[in-house]
Amino acid sequence: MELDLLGDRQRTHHCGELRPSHAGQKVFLAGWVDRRRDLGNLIFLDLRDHTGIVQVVLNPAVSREAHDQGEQVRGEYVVGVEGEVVVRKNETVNPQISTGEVEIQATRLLLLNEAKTPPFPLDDVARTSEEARLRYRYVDLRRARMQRNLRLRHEASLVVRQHMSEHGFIEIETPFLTRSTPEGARDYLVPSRLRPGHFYALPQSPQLFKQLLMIGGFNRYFQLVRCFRDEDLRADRQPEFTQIDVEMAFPRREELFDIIERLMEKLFALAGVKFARPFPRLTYAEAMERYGSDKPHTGVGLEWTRLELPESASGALKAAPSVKVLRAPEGKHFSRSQLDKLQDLAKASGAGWFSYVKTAGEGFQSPLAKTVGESAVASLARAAGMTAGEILLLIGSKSDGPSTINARHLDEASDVLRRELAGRLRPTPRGAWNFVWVVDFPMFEYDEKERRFTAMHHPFTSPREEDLPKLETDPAAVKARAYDLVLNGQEIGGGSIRMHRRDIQQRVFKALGLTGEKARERFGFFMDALEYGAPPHGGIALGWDRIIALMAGESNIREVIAFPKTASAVDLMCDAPAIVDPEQLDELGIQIKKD
RNA sequence: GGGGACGUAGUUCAGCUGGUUAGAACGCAUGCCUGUCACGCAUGAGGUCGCGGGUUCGAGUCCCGUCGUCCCCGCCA
Repeated sequence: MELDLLGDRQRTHHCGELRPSHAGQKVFLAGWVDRRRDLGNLIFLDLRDHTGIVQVVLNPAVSREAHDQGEQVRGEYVVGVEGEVVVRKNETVNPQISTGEVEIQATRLLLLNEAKTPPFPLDDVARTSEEARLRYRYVDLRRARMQRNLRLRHEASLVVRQHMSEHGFIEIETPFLTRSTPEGARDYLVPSRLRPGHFYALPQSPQLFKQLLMIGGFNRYFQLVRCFRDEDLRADRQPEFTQIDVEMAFPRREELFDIIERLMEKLFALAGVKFARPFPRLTYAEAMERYGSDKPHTGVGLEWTRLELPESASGALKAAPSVKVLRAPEGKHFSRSQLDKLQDLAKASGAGWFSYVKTAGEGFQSPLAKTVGESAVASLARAAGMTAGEILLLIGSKSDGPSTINARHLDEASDVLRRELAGRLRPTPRGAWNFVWVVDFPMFEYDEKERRFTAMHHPFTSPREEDLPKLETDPAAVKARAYDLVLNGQEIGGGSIRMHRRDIQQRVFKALGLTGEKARERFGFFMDALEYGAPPHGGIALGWDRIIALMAGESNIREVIAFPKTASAVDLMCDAPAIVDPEQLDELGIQIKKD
């Protein structure tokens, strides 16, 4: 097929912008053939570009040559169209597209490139396997959904830069080739050619650099930055992902929260979403007690409360006197088998026992009645404040074993049950945007496998000042000045006020089991920096891909990333990772182990 | 590392209890068609049933292994 050259021609308009007001204008358009309708002596082309679709008419009475060219054209061919904008007759208007009142009478059709038949349909309704979409991502990106999502992402990044700049934050780039640090996620490593046997690590986040920028006197920093973590993937986790990284000197937590809340307000306005500020605050302890989760979907309702069992009941049930109870509506819809399933879920996630009370007419019905009697059940139901039609779920912890672990399992069970109920009773409310700040996280959690404390947030998070004395005596009780931002049950950001004093940083390292020597080896440069006038500072990092996905109504962050990887961290399009030439390995002094 | 789902035409899928030549829709090709817009009509091409092994007279179907994709747990400060 003979192709035409674009030459010096320039588009006069884009497809999606043509309106009756353009009638009579001579235009030159270019784009892809979305569809061809060949009626024999009359051919219609739907011409598509990034702005939309416009209908082109190839009429031999207007141009025999253009019509002849049109016969060769197929879907996804790249063409240029010279012609005139004409208003369509009333009966031929297409109200489904924005340009439906006009069409282009083509005087010339340039064939700029041919195209193989696409590997899958490009219309937005057709479902296609993600595997095919990722393999031919460059084709998939032409689809309206990806065009829409990536444009939204661009608009959102403009909002971020504008907003942060208005609040005195400046964007500074930090290195991608840096050094591996212990703690946290597995690093992606990059071998050094100039120092064989040595490796750079790609940053899990620019944590230390942004703190060093504060020490460097920049006052306020932000960055839309790529981060890398070599861990197993999920729908909301990619091996490389983007954060809005934020840090400020002399921070007041409430000011930071306000800046971020206003940012969220502006961002979600792009998606036409409004919500109230300030966002509610919830301590970690409260969140665990009421929802069993440190990232609760607060919009669902369904909160757990504590109920003290009457002494007689506690004895008869051989249960802890304090149980968690949850009142759910529409109790009559819970069949015996569904309740059995809830019981299985509760037990599987570590609850010691599970029971329920249903309302039945004036009274109550419960398997507990057999053990403790009708009247005890009734008083229990009244104590929980049950009203007609509700069902009351009760869970208690195991009575043997370490009580802290049992308590954690009970929280876990309350989270699992609550999410199960939410899924059944109140599928995520549409149009509800439930932001919540979760604050006062524990500083450390105990790692059973490694038999030591690890930082719950990260090892640069400052403990609350009043907890400093407990660093050595009772690490488990130390609360951190850390916070998470949660939206509809998803963690979309987290941060903390950092340590700016070397002495405290050293005590925290010690609590983490990092000996002086090891700390010096890994973090020596940073410990030194703390000694040269480090100001109080703190910040936050927000999960950019997750935020865009929520704004775009996508449940998978791959839908808002141009070239994402699969769940096994493979790029299906370019087939990465891949084997490299032996010479390349040789230069790096690397030998692959055979097993 | 563990669990679950899936893998059949270019795409999305059907294919029952193992049985003759593996189907549908869309797409694609060819022809006809001057007002279509998911154009229509007619004809046609298109299959390593992911891959390897096994059971069987016979495997898309059953078994074992393996690869790939998706979801979840562990993991991800």
